[in-house]
Amino acid sequence: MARARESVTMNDVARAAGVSLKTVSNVVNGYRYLRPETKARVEAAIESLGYRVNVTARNLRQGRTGLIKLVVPELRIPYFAELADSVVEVADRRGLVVLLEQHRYDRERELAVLRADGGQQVDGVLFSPVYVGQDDVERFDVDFPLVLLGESVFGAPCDHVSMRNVEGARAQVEHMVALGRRRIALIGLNESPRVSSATLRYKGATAALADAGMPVDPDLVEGPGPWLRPTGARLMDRILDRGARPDAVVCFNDALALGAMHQLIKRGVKVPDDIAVIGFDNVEDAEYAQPTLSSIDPGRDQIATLAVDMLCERMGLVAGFAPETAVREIFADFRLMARESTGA
Amino acid sequence: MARARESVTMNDVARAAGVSLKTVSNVVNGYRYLRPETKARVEAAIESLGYRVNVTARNLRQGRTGLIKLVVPELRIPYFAELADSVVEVADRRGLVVLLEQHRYDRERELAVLRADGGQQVDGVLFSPVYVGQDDVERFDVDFPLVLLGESVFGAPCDHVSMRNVEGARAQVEHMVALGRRRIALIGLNESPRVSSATLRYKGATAALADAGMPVDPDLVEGPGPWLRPTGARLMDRILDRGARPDAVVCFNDALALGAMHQLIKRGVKVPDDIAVIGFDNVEDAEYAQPTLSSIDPGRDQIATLAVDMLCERMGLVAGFAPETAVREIFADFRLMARESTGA
DNA sequence: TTGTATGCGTTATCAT
DNA sequence: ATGATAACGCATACAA
Repeated sequence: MARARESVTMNDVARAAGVSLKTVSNVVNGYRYLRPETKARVEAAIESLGYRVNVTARNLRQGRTGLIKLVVPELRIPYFAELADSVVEVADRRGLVVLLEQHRYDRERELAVLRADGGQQVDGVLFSPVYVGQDDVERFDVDFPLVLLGESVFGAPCDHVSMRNVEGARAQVEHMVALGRRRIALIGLNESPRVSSATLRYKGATAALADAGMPVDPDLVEGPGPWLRPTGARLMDRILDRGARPDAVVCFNDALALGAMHQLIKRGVKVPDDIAVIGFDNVEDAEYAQPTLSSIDPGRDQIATLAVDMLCERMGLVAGFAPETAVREIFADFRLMARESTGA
Repeated sequence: MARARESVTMNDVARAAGVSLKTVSNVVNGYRYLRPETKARVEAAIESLGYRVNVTARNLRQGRTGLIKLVVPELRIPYFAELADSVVEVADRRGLVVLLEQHRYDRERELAVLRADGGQQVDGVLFSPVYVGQDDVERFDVDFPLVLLGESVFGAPCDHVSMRNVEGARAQVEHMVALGRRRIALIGLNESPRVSSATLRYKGATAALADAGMPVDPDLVEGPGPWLRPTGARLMDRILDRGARPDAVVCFNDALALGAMHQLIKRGVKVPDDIAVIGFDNVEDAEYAQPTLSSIDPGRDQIATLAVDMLCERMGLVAGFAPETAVREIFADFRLMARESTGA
């Protein structure tokens, strides 16, 4: 059972071992120039007293905590769960621990992140905003290491890692075109002018359609709605119910695609024979759907690695890095994952 | 861009406002007996200097951090992502922040959690072990607040929240029996004698079979393997390939069930007409699968709430709680979610 | 190779 | 209602 938290300090250890506090500190921190016998004595004292270093005190003294914060909308969304998984993994390799926060699409909570409310107990922040957008660019000029994730803002005064939304969506459509599909539906459109995955993917998709000589058919475009499976199912229904007859459906994320595909199969439509379907994000589910879902892999691991690495640089953890280095905007590489839903 | 981290201290504010350090502290902490004019002066100074309290120093002084750690196998597993989502949510309501760690089924990393390696920078720990099991019971006698999650250990000397595995699995089988199914396959069996979700669910399922007068048919039982979709697909294949003809498949988690269902459909078997399928965990996917997957809802939100609340008590955050309270073992309530895969 | 002394930025105890 | 001062536990000049 949890006993009361003891408070054995370095001083106690020092006294027990008959050495000074500094020597104990040296042992704890693996200082090399120690007489083996001294070291052994100190270690014995540490063991017998059950001493453990007080990280908080060390943090105060050193002016750093070894903690970074990751702020995402919510973990139950597979994309963010998998992103968090990667971030925790990469951070661990860099000797950092991740503290998790969810803003749940609450603009106030998002703004609180930039105000560093709740105190500066972390050395840096990875932030994936949604409703703090292009109009709030100047708010990203904060006085702590910050790396922005996602596409809610571009040109903000802080480092930024995002995915190739435009190119990825273009690849979705081009894939369908290459398969000979001519009536390509788009699902996931968002009316808002705010820059977002939705607007960028729409832009890429329509550009590809135009290049293929197929103007956008309003009957084949659907949105808005949260990018979840039920929405995909509903929007797919709307397209079919009004008599439109697509031979391909490009969805702006995998959840929409899985929902749409679900609905197609339910209505007896053959995927991919009658209608091919492709998603975006390449979440693990895509690989196990029935049929397996083609998708765009946005390079999640690479995003996590780039983000953590850039944050480390801003945190002053990388030797050769010049703190005055200009703000960087990096895009991870994407890959088309062709699977059964497009005839692979 | 990230400017160098300033270090405006309370002292600076005090000087600027012409008051003592204590007064600034009072203002920051919302002390009530302050002359409004003093308070205003201090707040102005705080604002103009851009002062923000140093949480690390506060933590050191107060002997607590407001941080709890959640250790799970990995976030990419939907069950744990959803659990983490709930834990972060509940912790936030209790004024706590969650620090995340993944052990990735590495026994050494699991043991490190109990040794409190990496320092005591958190006030408490929620731990979901896998390979630290019944043989390691005594290792859970740690000197920091700890709440155990899951079923790898029972009777450990610390608080514990888990789900009703036995009863849930029993409900799975009883549901099939009630539907008139007589040849019920079980998928997810694990040979290991170690107590785990696998052994408990197997126990519940076989007990229910016995009660229904149906002895376990070895041809209808499959395992082992990681509880992921590919495993479910593979094990389903094995059962069908050896000529067994089940009319129901009880899977020990949703991933196995989704994989098995995938395979059934691929082979042209009708779900639920020919074979009914049920999973366990009720992850979000179950609701959107094609057909929608029946499952056992293990009460994830309740688990998160109970776990955080018990941890708060052990952390001394709950007024009426006696620290010497004996270790508690709590089970969350489960619910059968009947969906299309069992004919709902 | 080890010890001494100081301060990191707070909060808390006592005064006043 | 506010101020002076002492911890909190550690790391690090600097000394020895």
